[in-house]
Amino acid sequence: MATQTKENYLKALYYLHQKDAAISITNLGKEMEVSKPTVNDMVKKLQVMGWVKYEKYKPLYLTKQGLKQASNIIRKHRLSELFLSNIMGFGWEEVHAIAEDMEHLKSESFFDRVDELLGYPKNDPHGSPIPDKNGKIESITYIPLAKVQAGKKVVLKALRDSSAEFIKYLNRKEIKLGAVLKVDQIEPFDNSRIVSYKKHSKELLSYAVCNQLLVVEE
Amino acid sequence: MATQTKENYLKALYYLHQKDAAISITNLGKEMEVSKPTVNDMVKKLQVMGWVKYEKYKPLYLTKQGLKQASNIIRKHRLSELFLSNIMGFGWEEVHAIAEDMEHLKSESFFDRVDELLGYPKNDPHGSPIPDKNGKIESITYIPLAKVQAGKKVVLKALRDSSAEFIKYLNRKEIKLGAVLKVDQIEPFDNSRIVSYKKHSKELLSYAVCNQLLVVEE
DNA sequence: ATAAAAAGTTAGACTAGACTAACAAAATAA
DNA sequence: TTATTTTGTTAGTCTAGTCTAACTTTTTAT
Repeated sequence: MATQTKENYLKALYYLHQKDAAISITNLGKEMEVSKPTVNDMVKKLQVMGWVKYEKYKPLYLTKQGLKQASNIIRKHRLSELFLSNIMGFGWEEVHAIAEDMEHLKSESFFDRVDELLGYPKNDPHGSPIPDKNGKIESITYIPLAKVQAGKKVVLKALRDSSAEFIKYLNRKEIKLGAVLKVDQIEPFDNSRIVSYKKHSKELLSYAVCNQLLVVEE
Repeated sequence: MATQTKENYLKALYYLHQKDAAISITNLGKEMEVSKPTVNDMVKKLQVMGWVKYEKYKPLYLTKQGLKQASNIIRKHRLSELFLSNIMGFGWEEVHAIAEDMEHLKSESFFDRVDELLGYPKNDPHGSPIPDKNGKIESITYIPLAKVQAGKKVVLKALRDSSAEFIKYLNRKEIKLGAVLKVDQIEPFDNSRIVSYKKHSKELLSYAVCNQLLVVEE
């Protein structure tokens, strides 16, 4: 298995992989906050482990095996966050930092048990999907309302920002999880959206707000 | 703070310290399963951190600060074990290995919360005391029945071995936690003990068994 | 009291993970 | 298309933690 450091590289690679842009040494270096030569060395090691493919001056990518390893760490991270929040009662601010450490616990059965205690969740409360033990993502990946086209009807599933202020804002607008939102119009100038839901019609939501609302098409 | 490796050295030092024999390089090397030069180097580093005092060829010892650090790791280990067992439902066999990893989680608030969820326990189920955040041990340290002199009356508080077989054995003998045991006689040849309790008088307990029964004087 | 055994030390080497300085290759812009 | 910028590589160094081989000091046993 990987050391903690290698696990962190895999995690970083997973995020870059998801954005499905080509992954460069510089890229990865920025994500990991280390110098380019350090990345260069590490990539060689990860290649020996069979987790990445890399040729000089070319973009690098995760192998099947590497992706599986990476997914497992993401899984551990997200299960940890949910566990700390739902079972141990930590606030969302605190949860990420502790999970950053917890995700490196080696015991697979520990995380299986956490998964069980949480009822096999498919998404973390930020809307990010939780991969299963084989790296498979069963749930729909939520998209921000800001990416939804005019005319579509969507259901609000999760929030990217769970700050108290944001929730208060949503309360004032009477928007809650599960709400069905219809995008009536998109203002091309500032990308704000005019939406209708329940008793509200033609409510204006700024682009910034729309970016925080994670939805699925109805 | 200490790296994981240094934390493990501190933990080993704590155990050796408790046995209150002089701590030697060789000693610590055996406990940690590393070579003597490795210990030698590490002891110098631990001294720089202010956790041990050491002079060439002399026995080494934990400083106040070192003891505090060490206690905190022991605390984290024992709280982890109890948590894994009582809250997460793991069996005693599995618990130790996971706790070995969990004890290195850096978040103090995580362990404070665990402590709270467990109701501020004073001892782990093997009878070992759980130090508080300042390294203070509030509970009585239990001793094995095998170390109790003839004539004394003691109360059974915990078991060093919690295997199903051992518990069945105790059930047959009608010995349970809280039982008041009087040591009538010690057989000098094999160190077995003849004890009386409740409706039983003059029951013979082997030295091996006595070693597993953790008691306090009445 | 001295020889043998045990304990401790020094020196040198290795791996993992990181750095800087200097240089080379590729991409981009003029 | 050449010059400039960006990206990647090499070489050398550093710390943490580990090792073995060889040597020294201390302890123990005869």
